[in-house]
Amino acid sequence: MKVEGVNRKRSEDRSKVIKALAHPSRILLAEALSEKECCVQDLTELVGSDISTVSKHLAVMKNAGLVVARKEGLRQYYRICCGCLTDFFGCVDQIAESAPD
Amino acid sequence: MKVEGVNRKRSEDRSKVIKALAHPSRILLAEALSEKECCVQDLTELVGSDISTVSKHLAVMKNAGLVVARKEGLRQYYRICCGCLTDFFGCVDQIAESAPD
DNA sequence: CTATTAGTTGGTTATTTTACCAAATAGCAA
DNA sequence: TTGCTATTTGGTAAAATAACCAACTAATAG
Repeated sequence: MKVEGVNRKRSEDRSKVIKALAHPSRILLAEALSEKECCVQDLTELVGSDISTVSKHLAVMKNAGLVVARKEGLRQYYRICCGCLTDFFGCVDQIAESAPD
Repeated sequence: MKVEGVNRKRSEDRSKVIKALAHPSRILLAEALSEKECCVQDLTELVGSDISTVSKHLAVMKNAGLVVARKEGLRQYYRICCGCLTDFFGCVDQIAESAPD
């Protein structure tokens, strides 16, 4: 594999994580979960979609390494498993402000 | 508009920026442009797609407020217009490492 | 003027993502 | 066991993204 292939692989790894944050509902989920652990029902109210949709959003985030889940009885409690999201969104907001329109 | 609507609007603004970074080629472009201003041809070699594809990627990034362009003769020189991308990718890489698989 | 070069835009097709509903699974209680 | 609740999974249809080629525009050279 060429050197160039390394960057390509890394870009794909990165894109998996970034994609997991690239949907308005998943951004809301990440924000909420940064504050406290929540079960799927709580989050379903928050985003206002079908619970199956929310469950799938959470699966995407979990698969990207953004959240982890803990089962308690019937409930799955999800929580953020990285401490850098505040900085992440700080950067995003800074860019968003300078965007046209 | 309800309070909840504010968050939704903000999530959409954020998602526009994050989507603009959620493609492997655009990640490569952002990296390259963090180092130095480049014209479209240089970037086309870098990502290895058709020049029209690269031009469209750059348009997405520009529309999100990530890059700006400067015309010099026939060439368009693009450059990053935010200083926080290093932190951004730092956070992304940290998450990517903890991802399953 | 014509030719050439750099980049953008329009069109089309293929792929990916998303949403919802319905059905399945899992834990708990009666 | 049966029933109830929380969540996930499968299926399908709609919408969004992405890639390429062809055509177009803009700047420059001859």
